[in-house]
Amino acid sequence: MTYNFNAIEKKWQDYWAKNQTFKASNTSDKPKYYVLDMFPYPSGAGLHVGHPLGYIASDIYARYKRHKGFNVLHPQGYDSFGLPAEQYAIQTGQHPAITTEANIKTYRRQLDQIGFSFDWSREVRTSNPEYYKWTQWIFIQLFESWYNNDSNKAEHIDTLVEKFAAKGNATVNAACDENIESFTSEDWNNYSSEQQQDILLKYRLTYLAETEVNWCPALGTVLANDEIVNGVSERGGHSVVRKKMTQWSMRISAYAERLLQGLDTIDWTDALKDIQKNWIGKSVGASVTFNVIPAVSSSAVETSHKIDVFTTRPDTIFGVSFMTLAPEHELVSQITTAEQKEAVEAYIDKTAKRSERDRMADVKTISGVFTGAYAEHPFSKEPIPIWIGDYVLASYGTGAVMAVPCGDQRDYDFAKHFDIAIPNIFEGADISEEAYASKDNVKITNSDFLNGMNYKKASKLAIYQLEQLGQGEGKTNYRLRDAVFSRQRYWGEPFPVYYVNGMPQMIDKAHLPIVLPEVEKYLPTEEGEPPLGRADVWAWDVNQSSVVSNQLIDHKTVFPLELNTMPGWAGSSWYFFRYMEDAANRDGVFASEDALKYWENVDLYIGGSEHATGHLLYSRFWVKLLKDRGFVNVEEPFKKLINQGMILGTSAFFYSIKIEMELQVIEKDESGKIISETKIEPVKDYIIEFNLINSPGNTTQALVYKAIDEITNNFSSGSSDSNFEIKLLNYSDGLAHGKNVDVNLINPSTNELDINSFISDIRYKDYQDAVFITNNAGIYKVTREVEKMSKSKYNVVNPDQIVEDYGADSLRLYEMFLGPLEQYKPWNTAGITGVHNFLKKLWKLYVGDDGLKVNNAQPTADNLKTLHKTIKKVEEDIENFSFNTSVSTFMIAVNELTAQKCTSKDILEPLLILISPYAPHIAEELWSQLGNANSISTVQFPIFDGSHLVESSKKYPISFNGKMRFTLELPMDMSKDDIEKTVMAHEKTIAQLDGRTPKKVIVVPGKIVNIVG
RNA sequence: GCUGAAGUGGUGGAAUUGGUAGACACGUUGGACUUAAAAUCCAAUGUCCAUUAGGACGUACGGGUUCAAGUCCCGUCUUCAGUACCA
Repeated sequence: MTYNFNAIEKKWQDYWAKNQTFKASNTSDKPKYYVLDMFPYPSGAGLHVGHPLGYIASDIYARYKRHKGFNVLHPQGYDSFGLPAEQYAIQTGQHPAITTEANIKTYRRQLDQIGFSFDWSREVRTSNPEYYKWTQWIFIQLFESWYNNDSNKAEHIDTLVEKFAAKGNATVNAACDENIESFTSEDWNNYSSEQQQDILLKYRLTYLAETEVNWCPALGTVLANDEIVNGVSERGGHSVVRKKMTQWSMRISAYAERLLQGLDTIDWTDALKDIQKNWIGKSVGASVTFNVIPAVSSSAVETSHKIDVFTTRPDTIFGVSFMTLAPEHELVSQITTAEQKEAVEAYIDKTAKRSERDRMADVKTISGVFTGAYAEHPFSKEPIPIWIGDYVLASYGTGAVMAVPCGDQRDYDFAKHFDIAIPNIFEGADISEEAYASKDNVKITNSDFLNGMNYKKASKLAIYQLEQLGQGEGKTNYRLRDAVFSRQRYWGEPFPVYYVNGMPQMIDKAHLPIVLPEVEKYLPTEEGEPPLGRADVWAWDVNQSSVVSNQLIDHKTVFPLELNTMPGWAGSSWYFFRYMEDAANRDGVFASEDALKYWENVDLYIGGSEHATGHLLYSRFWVKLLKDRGFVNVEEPFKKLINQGMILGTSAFFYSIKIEMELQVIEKDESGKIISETKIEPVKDYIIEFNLINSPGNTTQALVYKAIDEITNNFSSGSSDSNFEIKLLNYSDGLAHGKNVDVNLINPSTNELDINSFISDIRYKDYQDAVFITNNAGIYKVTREVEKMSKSKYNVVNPDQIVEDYGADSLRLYEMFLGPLEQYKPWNTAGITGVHNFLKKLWKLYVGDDGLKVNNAQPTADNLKTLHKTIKKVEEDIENFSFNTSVSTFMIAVNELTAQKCTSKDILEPLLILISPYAPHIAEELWSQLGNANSISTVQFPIFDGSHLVESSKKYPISFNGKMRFTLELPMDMSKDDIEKTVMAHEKTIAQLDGRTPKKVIVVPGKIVNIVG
């Protein structure tokens, strides 16, 4: 009986599906364990071998936990709203729902054939109305919440309205828009409904605001900061411009501190926590108010202006020698003097024209202009010139800085460039070349009451004194910006929002979901409205509580609906809760209280680190909101998180040289008389091995002559009576260009290109007539380079073929065997035979030519030793997510047991349990062949017994000056002195010492002997 | 620039607290079986010197600590990732 993996794998996949082996229960005596993968976006290309890496790891862990007696929830679903389906819809007119459905089918087939232990009964799809009903519901909760900084949590908006009605907004300490006018309770109660709604919007956790957004004209949508890479869109690489638009925003900044603090409570990698910490960007300092000195020449109506700045170095307040405002700062136009007006306006004009990207790319050019105005130093009362400069960002802090050139390099450079004074306030610091930016080991000087103090003391005192003056206070700033939540796309969640007099109104929960309307085209409208602007039935009738035709809009009972849709991260910010509820009980709730209480949060989450500042941050934000509002019990969604590394493709390149020539063909008869002269312009392609480029005989010139020879031959062989002479008039450079070639045309172990397949491949038809310049053996070897796996690079390896050729168990083992889970590593199919051979060896350990070999033989000491050392190592490895090393351990165990000719059931049965999380199909099959009626999946994990590993002797490495020379087997219980005596008396020791007397002999019992001297 | 991670044979990668560097696998070479191929099995395989015995070198580079360093410390270089005038 041979190892027929295809049949075995099919059999057990069917068995698991039929018996619902991996269906999780919401009631169990066992402890719970929730293992989650980042759910995939079902793209049209299907899975490639990189996708399952994390799924295999989490599956191993989930299966291991079942063996360890846990009630495991291990679900899977689809993040099925998204751009590619919509782009495809724009191109083909195909409804994205249809494309998505088809793609999901492919994904499901591919996932099923790898043998994952998913509980598919709990599948979710974010584009399913039954699902996005609750995404809309959560949006409403955000709308109906405000963040109370006093209680440090989100509360229902009603508690805010109560406060306003009772005391106005003076005592309210909330996360809200800047510059909200203060009002009394009387004011509030006298406001119109619209005025009240307008004010409340400034406090809600999701709000409409005119924001400057990243507009991508090519995609026709707004992009979040994390969807932009190097100034262009992450998807497609289109350019992005700044544009003002009214958009829904999420007040994530309200949670900045809790998002930061929460990181200490979760088990994530430091790398990932650092990314989030940097993104949140907390800086502690002070806000300082500078009064602008009224210009002498100004008229009597001159009002007194104040400039607020944020600084992390209040201790350096006496080092201020100028101030800089962002060119966009609102005060600029008001304080600029008449003399400077022209220069200032010209500068603002110039910077506005520079795109954000230019400004980012070009950080070295120092530019700015003096406004003519001066501010008064809060303590010294000295006048400080006010400049504008584009190194100050309008979007951070207050858009203004107090410049301390001696302590900040940018201020220093600016001061040097414009010849502004650089007063030194650091005792003993040398600031002749650069600013002294360190806070440590320096005392403040030339600073009045701060003299002699260090950073900490001086900062504290400066803040205290500013407070006394009413010109400042301690303040903390965060880099984290509120998240824009509107997308001008079709294939996303519609907002449950309609507009009355321009004010947004929420549709009652009872009428959700608001289902995506049909449109005839998926493009923005001619007026530039989002695609939903094309829908005919997209208005809200408040009497009927239903979506009705746009023609009925009368702004009395029928109102227009929101045209934007939600971004990709909406649906993924809470899906982990949806899995907790049985599909059968999902109707009335996003997840029942019992389910939420039982499963709490995700114990282990595996996914890519590229989601660090997107999905992983937004999910934490939404969970905190849901917790504050009492809908869930946990503060954090993902207790432990592991980032799997990417599997990279090994691209293959061929190099071609295109030579364009101008030739003069001179035909002569036998007497040498010229018959004809023609000019021809042949083009010749050479495909040349990389290391042969420009080698002797293959320079451009040599190739040209080669081509001419060939052409001459062609002419000559065509006619017997004429002679041809070919004159070279001109030729092109002939630079070698590397091009991707499909890796499927390459022999993976030799890198040899299959030339026949290549020239007959339609994709390479341009090279049909190309000449191959190969090595001596006539073999063309491609150049290989490791890159991200992608369709456009022709380096994608599809798991289907591997599963067919080697089986899912081989694929699972090989992906793990490739290296540490977190590491980025190239895929190379060549090595898969190794793990496949291992499975065949494993099979042969149990099944011989005549059937099952396993019997009830008494295990030998060696058998037990092999088994128990394997149990120990594998258990440690799984706990440490070191899956690659356990694959090696299995190989060693099988090699040893084969050598020991082990047939004992007492050994081979537990071994199957160890292997089953990794290679579940073969394990199930052999398990059943051993006579077990039930699935192996919940059998108890073997228990390690250290007594089998106790050794009576140890092979000691004997080192001389730290270099191992030979080994010596000695009893474990031998004393230190006896070891030394035995070793010193040994003939090899005497030979090594060659008469010398050792200075010292180090004996570490059970470890090593080292002889020095 | 800043922050983080990583550099080990021809290749992927092993190496508990410092204690036999290169486990396991791929590849390569040789051999067995076979008419042949595939499959399978056996052996060798870090580099260099040496007929052997054996020896020298060796974990990016340069130092250091130690009886002993891939592992700890200092400095340098390279690669990858994140971030980008954050006051």
